[in-house]
Amino acid sequence: MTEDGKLSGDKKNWSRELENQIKERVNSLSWNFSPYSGKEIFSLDTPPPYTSGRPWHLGAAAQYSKIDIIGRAQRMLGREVLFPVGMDRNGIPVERYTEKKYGIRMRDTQREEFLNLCKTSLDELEKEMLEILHSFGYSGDFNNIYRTDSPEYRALTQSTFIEMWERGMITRGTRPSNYCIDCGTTIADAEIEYAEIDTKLVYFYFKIKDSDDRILVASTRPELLAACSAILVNPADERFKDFAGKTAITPLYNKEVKIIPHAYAKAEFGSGAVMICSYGDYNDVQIIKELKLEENITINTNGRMNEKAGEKLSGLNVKNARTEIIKLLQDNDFVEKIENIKHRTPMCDRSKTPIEIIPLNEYYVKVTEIRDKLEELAHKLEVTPPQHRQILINWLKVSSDWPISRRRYYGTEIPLWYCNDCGESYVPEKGKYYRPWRESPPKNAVCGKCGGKEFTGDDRTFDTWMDSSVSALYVTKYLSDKDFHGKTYPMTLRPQGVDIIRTWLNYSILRCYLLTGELPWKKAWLDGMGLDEHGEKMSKSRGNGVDPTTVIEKYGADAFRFWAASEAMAGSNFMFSESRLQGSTKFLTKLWNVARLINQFPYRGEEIEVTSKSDEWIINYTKKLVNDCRKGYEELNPFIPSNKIREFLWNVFAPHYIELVKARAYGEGFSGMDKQSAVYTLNYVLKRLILLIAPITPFISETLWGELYSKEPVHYQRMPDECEVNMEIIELGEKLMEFNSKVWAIKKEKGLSLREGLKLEIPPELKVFGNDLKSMHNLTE
RNA sequence: GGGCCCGUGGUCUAGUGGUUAUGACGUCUGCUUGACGUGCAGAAGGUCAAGGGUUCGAAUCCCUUCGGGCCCACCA
Repeated sequence: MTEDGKLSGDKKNWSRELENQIKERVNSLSWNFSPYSGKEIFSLDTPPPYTSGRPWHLGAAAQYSKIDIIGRAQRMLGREVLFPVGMDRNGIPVERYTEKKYGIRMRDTQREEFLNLCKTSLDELEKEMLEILHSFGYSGDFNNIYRTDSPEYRALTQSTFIEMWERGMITRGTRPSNYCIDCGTTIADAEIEYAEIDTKLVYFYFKIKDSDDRILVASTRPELLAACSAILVNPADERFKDFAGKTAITPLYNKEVKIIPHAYAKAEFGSGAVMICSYGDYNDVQIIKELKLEENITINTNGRMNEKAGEKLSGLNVKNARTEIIKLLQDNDFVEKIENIKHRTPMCDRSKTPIEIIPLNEYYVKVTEIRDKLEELAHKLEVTPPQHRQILINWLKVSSDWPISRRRYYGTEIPLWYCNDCGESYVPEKGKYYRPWRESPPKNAVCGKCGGKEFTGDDRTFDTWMDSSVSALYVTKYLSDKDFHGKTYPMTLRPQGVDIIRTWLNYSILRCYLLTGELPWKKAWLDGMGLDEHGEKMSKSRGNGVDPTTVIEKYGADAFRFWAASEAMAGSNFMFSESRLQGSTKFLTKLWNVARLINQFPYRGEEIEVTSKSDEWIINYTKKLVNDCRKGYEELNPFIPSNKIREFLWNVFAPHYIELVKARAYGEGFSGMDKQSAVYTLNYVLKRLILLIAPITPFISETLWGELYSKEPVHYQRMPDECEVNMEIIELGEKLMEFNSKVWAIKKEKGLSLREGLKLEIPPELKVFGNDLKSMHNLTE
């Protein structure tokens, strides 16, 4: 019981003020992880949030809340929990943020200076990010925050690259690459998204060499005409059978190209004849490779047409070049017609601009040759919910080698130098952080091929997924502590959203498998996405992202967390709704008031045998609740405990049991033994309720626990043990509740207040609850 | 075109073979009831997308259709 007999100043409801009073205490609890405690280890490879200035929307905060519930529950289930907090700080988003913030352009700024500005931005953004995490009571290990741009982390990224290099898992080559003009770098397939864009399909004629005939070609990329190396027609297409094998002359450029029969050309699309250019799309890449056609690149990496595109187009950007060439073709009577179509265009997911396919020399992780193995691993990994496994499998089936070099500044540097004499790569030793764009290679570096001693550093960085894909290795001290790593790897769980399956999940499996020969974790927990009130995916570009900070400030962290837990099954998409969030504040107030009542009847004694059937009933019901909640927590599904607890508290415990024993608890007309039994039982139930709900709503739980039961934090307690349940009495309890409803309905019908007396026979089977029932309804028989 | 998921009262959501289908929000009616009006009690509202099949019995299993979402492929 509280000192003055009143719960927190006798406030009638759980509020933001009460939450703020306890916040500091709960957030400052520490969790020291030791792999040597002897307890079963439960480790989480949680997503290091991207500190990029991308506002964190509510869906992300809800997801992290659920992850935190999983972590807290595992502690209370008696596991040794490794729950690291990381900050993902590399890559393009922060560079863009910095450019915007300071009104500068990365490539016009001195690299060192630009990096410093990025760092300043990151430190500010990280501070905000940490505040948000604290605002909803995230309980990861804030004493050991890891940052993917720290020298230690980057040393790991580089070391693992070197290791892969030495083992022949990296390849280098000039391949047609997804090139984002806006970002000025190659990007991976996984970083591409598609958009339906209005495009003109231009039908225009090529002359046939030594003939008056013409062949009609349809293209959405006429500006690539100078890069055209062939025209394909379907072998079965009657319209073109006379043209097959002949040579056509490109309009305007007057270049000779072969007309080749090939199944890729579909008679029903466009004019039936397609021009192959380097490179309009992925099909061009395939066809040019297959037919060994000439490559003729007309777009520079700055996004402008080069001199090969001809005088009229040279220097124009792609969009203007397209307009210009259409005009030229029209002026010279080559155009038959122009159709407006929707075209699915590959876009860079960072800059939202169309990508170009340009051959560039890049480094790749060899994926293609181990694809089958990856698929096997994907089947071996436990996935919850299991249906999401398919997203990974689908992606693995089509994924190809992963380009990992980026022509950017703020990222982990590629740790390579090149011999000035012969160009051979110089690979340094593992374990250190290297910055080849500004540092000389290690002393005494000698070219392994020609013996040269002069080197030039690579000035590129890695794809940021090269960093984040080894988070499981970093937090288990792969390089720094063999013993620790041995105890903690593979980790227990990778919790993340379905949106980054093809990147983070996929690349983590790939990288960790290549390095350790094992999956990085036993299980992956794949959560759905946050949707707005209309069921649309929240995103920055749609402008419908809800700011979690204002919501949490308004309703409180516990209400927010309870909402996140109870809104949808883990793995399903969840829709944000303010009214439903209000519903969870109501629930917390209900819990608060139940505790306020029970606080009047403190119980500090030993366990006792209860004297009443009502007490026996609710104790068994509580045991069943304990079992259900434990199961839900073990299944990593906060939806189950949150809803089970809400239903029990609101629909069983408060309206039926509490009403049943009120008189007995106040001690009117009952023996001291009976009173004690009621008081004991009320506390038995409440104590367990607080323990069960503590992972979900840490603040109200700690407040109640601290004021009612113990100064030792609830979060350091164990969950109640699983127990045997007497199901017979629970079934009898169902009849009891039905009877209560019946009495209430009769009184309502007769216009009686609930306290007024009523003459009614108690059914024989319910006679065991006799005295409680009589006092509850004021019954006379 | 291929794969996966989903379709339950106005809205959202449980329920994967067994009596009158769960809960929340909303709606309506009544209520100072020894904690809670952010409450209490009661009520209305569902052919469990449609059709067929399996079964003694189907929201639940199977098939078909329709509708929605996601992923992949194709898109000159």
